[in-house]
Amino acid sequence: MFVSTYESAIDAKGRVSIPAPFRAALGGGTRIFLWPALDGTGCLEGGGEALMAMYRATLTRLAPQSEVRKALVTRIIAGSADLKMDETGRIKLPEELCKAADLTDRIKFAGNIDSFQIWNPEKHAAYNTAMATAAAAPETLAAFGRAYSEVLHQQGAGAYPAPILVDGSEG
Amino acid sequence: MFVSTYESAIDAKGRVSIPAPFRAALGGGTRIFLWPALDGTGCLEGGGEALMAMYRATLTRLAPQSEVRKALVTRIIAGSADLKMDETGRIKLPEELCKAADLTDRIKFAGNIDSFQIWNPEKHAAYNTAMATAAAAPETLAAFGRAYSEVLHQQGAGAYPAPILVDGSEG
DNA sequence: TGTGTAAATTTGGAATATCATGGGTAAGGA
DNA sequence: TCCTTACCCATGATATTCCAAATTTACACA
Repeated sequence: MFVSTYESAIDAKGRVSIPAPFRAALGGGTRIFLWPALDGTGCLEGGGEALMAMYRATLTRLAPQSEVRKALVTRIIAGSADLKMDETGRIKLPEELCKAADLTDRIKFAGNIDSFQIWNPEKHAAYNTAMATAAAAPETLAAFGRAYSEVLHQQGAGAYPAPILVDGSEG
Repeated sequence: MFVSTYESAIDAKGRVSIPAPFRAALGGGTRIFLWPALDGTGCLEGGGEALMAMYRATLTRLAPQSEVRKALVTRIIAGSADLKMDETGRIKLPEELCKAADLTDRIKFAGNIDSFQIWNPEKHAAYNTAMATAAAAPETLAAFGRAYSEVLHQQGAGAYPAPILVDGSEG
């Protein structure tokens, strides 16, 4: 799992060190896929062969020739760079992707569970601030609580009660 | 798997270098099949022997003499060029296919999972733009998220809960 | 708790290999 | 004979690998 955030530098040749904990999360593989995030946040999304295998399985589940599938295949499959880490854990960021995500000298690697993101540091700071506000909203916390209760119930297999939450605001 | 997009040039003899990563995806085979894409986007679709074997199996599953089968056999089997890569990984694009896809001096190879596409660069740029817009649509992202959750559930074999997504917008 | 040592990681640069492309030559068909 | 095709080699550009220094991190010991 890709967790935490790390900063790294782009050298004169466009090379970047993948943070060691992320290399571990790649499970020893040296192949890395990178593409501009679908949601238009302006960052890059990336992962290893395991993630791409999951995406392949996901995309081939969508109806062939459907607009949705074609759009996603174009963005994720055709739109991704197929990179290989060198011995010291570096990749060369393609010029095109650097331009797409506005990456120049320093970048941020942000964990995203099964994938990771690559950010321009300033954009990442702004995104972080926005997300912090959103996370603090009562609806967000409530949704998290509901989902957590469901998982707890499912995994506990009876050890925990069903998620009929008692609303603290009542009574 | 055919991933990423590469640009290549058509030389004076009508030859084109297959990008090295695509040659790897062909699994060492030197035979390449090429035909105009069925969906009318104006690009060529291609693959190696593995893809053609899959298509053969698929087409022979369809009722013989059915209009559907005849149409597909005509387009994919009769309509495809059967090419052989030379020692340096090049093929000669047939005149007919170049005309069909409007290919002149430079072309784009776009990965398409089990096959690849060959595009006129300008047409590819336009297609890319359209697909980027479609991919960013909330319905598309939602469809992808649902499909991904299903794959996650299936592959996780119980480690993950069933994909009954909790809508964060509720409550 | 502080310090020294060892290990791992990041960084810079040079050597090497691979790849895309151009051109030449001979064989085969029209 | 002329044209196309298949096969061969050459080369510049690019990417990859290798080596080594600098920095950070982890660990043991005082």
